[in-house]
Amino acid sequence: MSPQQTRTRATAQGAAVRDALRAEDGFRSAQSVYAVLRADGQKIGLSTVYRHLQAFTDDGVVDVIHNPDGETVYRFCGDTPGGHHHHVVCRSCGRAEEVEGSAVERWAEQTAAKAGFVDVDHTVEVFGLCPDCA
Amino acid sequence: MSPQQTRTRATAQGAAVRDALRAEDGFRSAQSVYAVLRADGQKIGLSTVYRHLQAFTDDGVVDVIHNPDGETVYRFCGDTPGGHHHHVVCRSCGRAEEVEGSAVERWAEQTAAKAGFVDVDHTVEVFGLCPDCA
DNA sequence: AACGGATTTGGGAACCGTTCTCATTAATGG
DNA sequence: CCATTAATGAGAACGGTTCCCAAATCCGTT
Repeated sequence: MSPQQTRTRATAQGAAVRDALRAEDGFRSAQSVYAVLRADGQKIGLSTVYRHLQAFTDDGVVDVIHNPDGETVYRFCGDTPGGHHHHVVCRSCGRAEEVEGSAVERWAEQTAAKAGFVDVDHTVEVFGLCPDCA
Repeated sequence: MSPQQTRTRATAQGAAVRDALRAEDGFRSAQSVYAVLRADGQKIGLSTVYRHLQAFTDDGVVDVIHNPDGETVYRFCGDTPGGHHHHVVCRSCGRAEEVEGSAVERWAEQTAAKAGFVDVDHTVEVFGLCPDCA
C-alpha cells in the first residue's frame, strides 16, 4: 500500500509541535500548544503550529475532536498508529484515555446500514471529570 | 429540582425560529436558519435567531451537535422531549434520523466508570451519505 | 385608552479561532 | 557556493458567534 506521505518534512518546528503534544496526555487546542511553545522560549509562529497540527492529523499521528464547546482540540496518538479508537476525556483538565470501542464500531455500522446510509464515519467521545478533577 | 425555565417567552420571532427548524428534518446552522427566514420575508435579526436557538437548546427542545467541520448545527427534536438520543446524519444534505442507542449509553457509562470518570456525558453521532445523496 | 416599567429585538461592533498571503529565511542538492 | 525549492511566521482576512445598547414591543395597571 502507498504509505500516506507527510505533508511537511521533519523540521525543528514540526518536532517541537509533536513533542509538545506528546508531553501532554490530553487534548489541547492549537492556541494552547502555541502558547506553551512560546512560553518555552521556542521561536515559532501560530501558522506553523496549525500547519503541523494539520499535517499530523492527515498522517493519523494526531487525533482531532471538537469538544462540547466547539473548540478544535488535538492529541498525540502515535502510539496506536492507524488504529481507530475513542477517548474518555476530562472536561476540566483535558486529560484523555484511549478506550476500546469495537462494540461501538459495530453498532455504528449496523445503525447506519439500517438507515440506508453509506460511506459512514462516526464520532464517539465520552466526556467527564477525571479522578483528579472530581 | 428547579425546572429549567425558558429564557424567552413565546414571541413571534421565537415561533418563527422553531417552525423553521421543525420544517427541516436535518441539522441546520444558525446562519442557515436566519437566511431561510429572511428569504421568507420575515423580519428578524441574526442575534435573535441565536438567542432563541440557545433558549430552545437549554429547554431541550433542540439538539445541538458540531459536525466534523466544527460548525454548530441545530435540529428540532421536540418530538422526543428530554429523551436522550443520537442521529445518523447525512454529511451532504444535513438530513438526520434519530436512532436508538441504549447499547451505546451503557457502553459509555461503563467505559467512563472503568476509567474512574464521573459526571459523564457523551457525544455519539454517525455521519454518512443518505440514500438520496449517495 | 393611556401610561410606565419590563422585556425583546436587531443592527452593528467586538471577539476569537482559523486560514490565507506573501516576503523572508532556511534547507537541499547540484 | 550558488540556485532552486520548501518552510516559516507576521499580519491581514475571514467566518461564525457573542456582546452592546438604543429603539420597539408587550403587559399589567389605572
